[in-house]
Amino acid sequence: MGSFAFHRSERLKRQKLIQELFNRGSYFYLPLVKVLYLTLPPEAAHHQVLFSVSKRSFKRAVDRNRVKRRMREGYRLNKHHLNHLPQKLVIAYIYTGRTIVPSAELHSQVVVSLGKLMAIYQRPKATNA
RNA sequence: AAUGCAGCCGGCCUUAUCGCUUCCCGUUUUACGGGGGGAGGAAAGUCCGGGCAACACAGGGCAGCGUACUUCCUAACGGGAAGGUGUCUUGCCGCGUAGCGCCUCGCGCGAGACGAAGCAGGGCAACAGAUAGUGCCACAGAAAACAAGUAGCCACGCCCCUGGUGUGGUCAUAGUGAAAAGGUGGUGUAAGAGACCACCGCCCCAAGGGUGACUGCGGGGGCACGGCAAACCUUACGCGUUGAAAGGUCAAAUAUGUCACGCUCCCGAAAGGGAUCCUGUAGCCCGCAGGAAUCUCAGCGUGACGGGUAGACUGAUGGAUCCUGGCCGUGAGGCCACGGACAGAUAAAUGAUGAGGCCUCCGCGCAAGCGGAGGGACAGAACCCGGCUUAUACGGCUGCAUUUUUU
RNA sequence: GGCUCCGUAGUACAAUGGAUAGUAUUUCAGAUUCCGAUUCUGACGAUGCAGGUUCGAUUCCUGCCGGGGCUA
Repeated sequence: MGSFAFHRSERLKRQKLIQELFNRGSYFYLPLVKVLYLTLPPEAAHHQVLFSVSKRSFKRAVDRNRVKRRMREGYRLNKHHLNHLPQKLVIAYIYTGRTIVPSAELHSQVVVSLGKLMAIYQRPKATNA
């Protein structure tokens, strides 16, 4: 699989998993997005990601689709940062901005979030627990 | 040529890299390679109609909801086409007349303005019935719907006689009001009045024309019958309910159920009849059909073997289809032939980054052009179609009207 | 996706088609008090938007806009 590919199986679709992520997952905030994450069981093959934009922030479907596509593109081009992580994660990106921002800005946010995740999971286990 | 109104059409293009999705072929079933396809005119609002599906359904009446000029188109429609009628506006012709119009109280138009009618062009119309019935018409005003009789005017009588009062005539005059009971001009009269006359309007009958809405040659009537049905209502026609989260197939886990049939009382040997109550007929009644221990949940008996959540597949993309051409029709549209394959996602694909061109806007410039801005307007399929409504940068086309210029 | 209901002052509610849209509360000002609270007086403040029917619309009709509820 090419390193920039983003197959359907890498998307988060199962309702139970999503429920678990929103109930028990950890999260942190960046200026434009809220990021939720949870460790997958060890038999999982991929990370799984979900992108969401609230209908409250953007009334029109065109704008919501545009923001989601840009976030997904940012993850697709930068997901290699997570390649060396032994665990597999479920991640949800929830857009919290009120206006549409250029792609470059959104991509940099995704890079920051991935770096932060790496930092969290590479800490000693004592602090992680 | 410009502007305005009405209608119609298009609504960025080419290319590179990295990706997403679907179909086909190949390797080979891990995935990879090659090829084809991949948002709209509104995909939107969900306002109508239909397909499709499940459920329900003897039939009739009432209620409810919807529609409402005519004919046609259509699978159907509350949609569309053509026509009729009404109304608004512009222009023209004749007739009658001296003022007329407006929110600004000052302006505009004017001796043929303005008025009512006619003709022509364009726009608009939820456009059945007010002579089936009921109801409403505030304030103002004499009076608001079987006209009335306040003031005024006129005649006559009486009195305390520059005036008052009574009886009669009259609606021409009267602030008002959305609307005042045909209009304008004349004759006439004590004063007046369709009382009478001319023109116009209105009502009734009606030859002829038209599929029909409607039209109206001609004749009659002095003229009665205000408006509101997007008030109740009347008439005519139509409407079963629920929506793809419908419905169908497979099926972990969990639980042991699920479905069908039978079981009231009285009379009768039986067939059958009767009684009370309940259920269904998705509003009510009649009628029809079915049922019955008791109870809040039912239980018993007999027979059958699956039912079903998460999830997956299907429904689901070839259809009232699209392109081109021909024929028929005033038109909406219909018929025929040739050709094409043209989204199919499902926590939901159709994207991102560059390059070049095109377009629009802004700035500079006489111009050519130069620089900057604009993911270039509105907006993202969710079972599928036909419409309607709403949003829409910019560009193009057609018709009509006005103005200017040229011939 | 489908169905359904509702929009009136800042808030909660009224208003047969009829004159200047009413009541309570909030806010502001004044009075009362040594100062507050309470009370009294007064003021400001609204029919979601655009059309239509009507002489006249919060009300009737149509189209938009916004909000709520039900349905797996």
